[in-house]
Formats: sequence, C-alpha cells, structure tokens
Amino acid sequence: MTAYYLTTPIFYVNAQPHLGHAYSTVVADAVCRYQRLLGKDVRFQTGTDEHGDKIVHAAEDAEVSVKEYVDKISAMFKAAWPPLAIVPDTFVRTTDPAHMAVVQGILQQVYDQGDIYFSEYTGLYCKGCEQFLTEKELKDGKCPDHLTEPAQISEQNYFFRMSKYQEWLIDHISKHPEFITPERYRNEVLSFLKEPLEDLCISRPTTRLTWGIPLPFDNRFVTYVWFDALINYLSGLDYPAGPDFARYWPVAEHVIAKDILKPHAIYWPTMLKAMGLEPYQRLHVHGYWNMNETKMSKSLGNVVRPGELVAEFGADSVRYFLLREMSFGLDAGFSKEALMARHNSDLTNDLGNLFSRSLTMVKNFAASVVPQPGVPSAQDQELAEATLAMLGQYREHLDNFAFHRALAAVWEVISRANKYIVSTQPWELAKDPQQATQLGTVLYTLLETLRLITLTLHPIMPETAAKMAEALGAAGETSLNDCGVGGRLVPGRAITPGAQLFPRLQQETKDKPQPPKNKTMKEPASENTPSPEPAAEAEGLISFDAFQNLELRVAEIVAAEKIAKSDRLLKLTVKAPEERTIVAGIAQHYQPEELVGRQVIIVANLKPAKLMGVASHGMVLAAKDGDRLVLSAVSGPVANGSRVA
RNA sequence: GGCGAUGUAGCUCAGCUGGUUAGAGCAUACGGCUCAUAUCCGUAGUGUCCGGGGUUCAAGUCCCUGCAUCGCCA
Repeated sequence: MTAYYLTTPIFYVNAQPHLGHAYSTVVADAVCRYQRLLGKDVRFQTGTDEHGDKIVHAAEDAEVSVKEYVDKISAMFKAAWPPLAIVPDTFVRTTDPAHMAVVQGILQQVYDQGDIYFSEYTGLYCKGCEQFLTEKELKDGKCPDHLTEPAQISEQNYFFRMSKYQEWLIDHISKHPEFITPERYRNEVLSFLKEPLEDLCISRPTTRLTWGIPLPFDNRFVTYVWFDALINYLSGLDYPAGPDFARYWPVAEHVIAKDILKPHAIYWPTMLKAMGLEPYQRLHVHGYWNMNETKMSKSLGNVVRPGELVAEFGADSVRYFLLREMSFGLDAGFSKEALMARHNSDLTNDLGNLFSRSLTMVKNFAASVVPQPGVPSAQDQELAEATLAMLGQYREHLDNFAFHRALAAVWEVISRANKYIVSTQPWELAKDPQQATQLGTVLYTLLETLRLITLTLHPIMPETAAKMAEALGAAGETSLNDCGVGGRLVPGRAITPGAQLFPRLQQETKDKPQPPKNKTMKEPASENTPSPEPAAEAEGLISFDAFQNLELRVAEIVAAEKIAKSDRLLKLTVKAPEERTIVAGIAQHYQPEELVGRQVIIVANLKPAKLMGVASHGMVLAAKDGDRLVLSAVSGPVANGSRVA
C-alpha cells in the first residue's frame, strides 16, 4: 500500500486555538481522508510547540508554572480537533522527552560534522523584555512595552551554517516545481534566495532562557525555536531508527500558513540536507482568514473560536465553508454571515434538498428500492457523464490542494442534477404506468449521481457523507478507485431516507416573508381552536403570534440619496444583511450624507411598495415627537440583519 | 526602508501561455414547477477589470510608475 504523510504545523501554545489553526488542520484532515479514499496508508500529524521565552512570559502572566501552562494549552489544542471531525494519528509535543532526545541527537550530529559553530550575535536588547527586539518592533526607537531604548549588545551564540546549503537549495527548488505550492510562494522563496543567506542563530544562553532543550555539546545554552520545532516532523516518526520514519518520511508533505514560509522553505530543507536526509516532498502554503478587514490575531479582540462555530453550525458545515470559501494560498474573508449563507444556500438548498427530493421520489415512486434502469436517454447519459467527468476534476484539484475548485466541480453536478429533475419531471412519469421504465431510469440515474457525490464528500464532510451513504445503502463503500465508476449501483437495493441533512439556520435567513416554522405553528391553532385574537384586539392588544409576524431587523445604511421631485423622500440602500432599497420619508429631517454608516431598525417583511416610482422593500422605524423625527437605533454596534425582538 | 503578494459586478471570488460582446455563486427583480428542507428551474440587469503612462493589429492578462491592503525581513 502506498504511504502518505501529512503534517500541520505544531502550534505555539502562547494562545488558544483560533480559526487559523483550525483551517490548517481541517485542510490536512480533509487531504488525509482523501488519500485514504484513494487507498493509501496515511499518517496525519499535528502537535504543539512549547518552548521559548514567550511561553515563559505567558505562564508568568497566568501565574502558573510553565509546565502547568503548556500542559493546559496543549490539551486545549488536542481537544479542539475531535469536534471538527479531525482525527490526527500523532500529536507531538516539543516537551515530550522523546522529541527532546531526537533534537539533541540531531544537534550533536550536525555539530560534530561542523555545521554548527560558535560566534557572536549583535542586536538591540531590551532589559525589561529580556530579549532582543527587531527594529520593526520598536516604537520611536524604544521598546513598546517598557518605553526604554534598547541597548546594542553582543551575545555569544551557536549558529547553523545555513549559507553552505544555499546553492543546493536553489537548485533543488528549481528542479522540483512541486516542492513549494502554490507557485507564488515558490517564486517568493526563489527571489529571497537571490540574496546571500545568513547563518541561523539556533541558541539562547541559559542566563536568559532556560525553558528549552539544552545543547548536548554546551549546557550553558538551550536551542532556540526552529531547531526544536521543525524537528517534530521527524520525531513524530521515531527518527532515526523507527520503522515509521523509513515508511513515511520519503512521502512527507507539510501544510503551513504563509507566515512561516521561510522557516519551512529555507531553514528546514537546509537542516535536512545537513542531517543527510532527503527533503520533504511538498510544502503547501495557505493564506489568512481576515475578519472584517483586519487580520485575525490573538492580540485583537476579534478571535473566532472554532468550538463556538462548531456548536452553532456543526462540524461539517464549518469544514465545508473553510474549504470552499478560501482559494488555497490566498487570503479570504471570514464572517458568520458568509458561513450562514454557504450553509443555507450550498448545503441546505442545493445539496440537502436534492438529496431529500430524490430519496422521497424513490420512496414514493419506486417503493424505496433502487429501480431497474432502462435504456438511458440523451439527458440521462449527459448527467451520468458529467458526474464521471467531475470525479476526474475533483481528483485533480484535490491532488493540488485546490479545494475550492474541487468543491465547485461537485456543486456543478449538484446543480445539474437539480435541473435534470425539473426537465425529466419524474412526478409526471409516475402518473403514467407506460412510462415506468423511463421513470426507473431517471431515478436510477439520480441515485447513481448521489452515490458518486457522496463519495466525493467523505473527505470534506465526513458525518454528512456517512449519513448519505447510509441512506443510499452504500455505507461500506469508501474506495474512490473501486466505487468511483459509473453504473455500480445495484438495482433492488433498499433506500432508506434519513433525517434532514442540513437544518436551515434561521436566525439570519429572514429574507423570505415568513419562516416555515411560524406557519406550521400557527396552522393547528387556527384549525382546531377559535383564534383568541379578536377579543384581544378589541382591547388594543395583539397576540404574541401577531408580534412575531412583524420582522424587525437591524440594518446599516450604506447609501442615501434624495429622490427627485420629492421633498420628503430619501432612497436608502441598507444592509440587513442583504442589500435592499428602502424609501423613507425623512428628507426634511436628515441629510443623505449624515445617514451613511448608521444602524437603524427596519421592518423587514413589509410588502414592497412603490413610492414616487422607487420600489421600497421595508420601512425604517423612527420616533415622531411633534415636528421632530428621530431615527431608531441600537445602543451598540451589532451584526447587520440582527433580529429585533 | 528592502523583498514579495493582492486590488475584477452590491458581496465573495474565477479568469492558464495577451485575441471574438469580461465570467460564476450569493444578493436583488420578474416568471414557472410541486418530487423536495417555502426548496428547485428559467429570465433580467449593473462592471473607468485600483489610478496614470507605455509595448502591441490586439491587454484584466506584458512593461514602467503611483495609490491602497497584506505578508516576510532570520
């Protein structure tokens, strides 16, 4: 069996897991599941990076011992993955004795062969921070934390002779176009390598830092950062003697975010070369998730906790969103609205509904078994062929980590299948016994399409794919090579429709005049019992139901202009969160330019009306106080579209 | 400051080696169907392809330059 080895970075434990960590790890998990689908023997590794002065300081701030601190945060990372349906095979901690021993062995080896030497390092040192600062970190030439000028001091340290391997590295990258992907990062590395490489400082004196791995050849120093962290990719395989190392290292691939490109694309291959090892096969570099235009980081308050998202949307929905929304390699924007939109439109409407309507028809028109197909018509064949073509694209894109493209290809087929149902009209065929064969062919083609779609979804949405496979009676079929061919579905097999795959998320999908929930709640009441409303209305009171019918939402005004020929009306463009036009009679009280950016409360489900020729979709609430008119507002910023109740 | 990336419809983005009227999804409007989770299908718009120069018969796509955003600088 062919082997496959994929790692995420090991995450630094100075902060809790956030969306960026989750993304790297979801990507790796999805690829590993895909490789398993291809029948490979897969090893999937992640872990935590636990040494260094930042962690010592974080522990001090938390008033716990460093050991307690790293144990706690590392455990949080470990616990973060199962809820996202992420299942690593190994979880390496750099404080594991086994890892530390491997690091020391490598240091000694490289030292013995002369690629580590003792020298002097000069830099700007802040006594308050007890560390060197780069010029970028300085504010007006001073340490931003202590507001003191750092001193120019020299320190003796050990250096890795990285420059020695520069030419080799340039040559290797040039000869292996796949070594660093996407290509933009490969170019970035090559252009960086045009400048002479300096040697890498790999130690810190124990007078400054003791929380690290002691250098085996000089116990006055601990090793610093990369010679510790990067080696996890080997120590997790029991380098040097373990059988896992021999098996998996030759097929090693890494997933990283772009901020650690240089260590992985330059330090790590040269380190490996110095150790006499082959470099990894491929390095896959992804971008950042931006939260409303600012980079996500723990220092800002806009951290999204993966666990919260899973609780709100479900693991599969979050995984799908992360893989579908970001073009691998580029940055992407994250918002709950976007996640909600993907969930409702791609998952609930397109996939979930296709699945539901297809299985219901099989249940109603074919007694819940896979029907015997007849001779396929041109339309039937077209769908079947498009599905098989999709499988090819899907594989090609996933091989290249182009998740968004792979998923676009799958959803193209989902869309085709929905069109296919409309044009074949199985419910009409079902009315005419003479067309039973044709009906059978249509339903068979649909089930076959769904079976293949299900196969492609296993790596992306494991829980959903399992449910779908179960309903299709294909639970055990998880080999893309064996099952990823057409016509494999056996007529007569039982089909068992299950529960809804993706419940619609209601909170921010109030675009439609009425959510179905209200309707079903109200209907029994109006049928079975006399409505209490008339009596209440007589006293000027309305029922709660009546209030619920009113859909109030917070909307942000993004544009405002006067309507010609009207001195009272303004045409407003608002985000609620979808964009809509509302005409408001407030021109005598507000200037258009002072409205932009304001959040107001609107009635979102008002019947559209034309005012002075402009269609208005909703109404802006305002208080009337004699001649004054004051717009409604919320007392603090909230997400556009938030329900007011 | 140096190196690099990004800037395309209201939103999120796709556009490989330059070549017919610049695309998709979402959102919006209108119409149709009823198998389905009020879902699905069809139709309809809108773009100084960041600005300014240039190369070319032809540039979103190449070159120069400016602006904005982001990353890296061991």
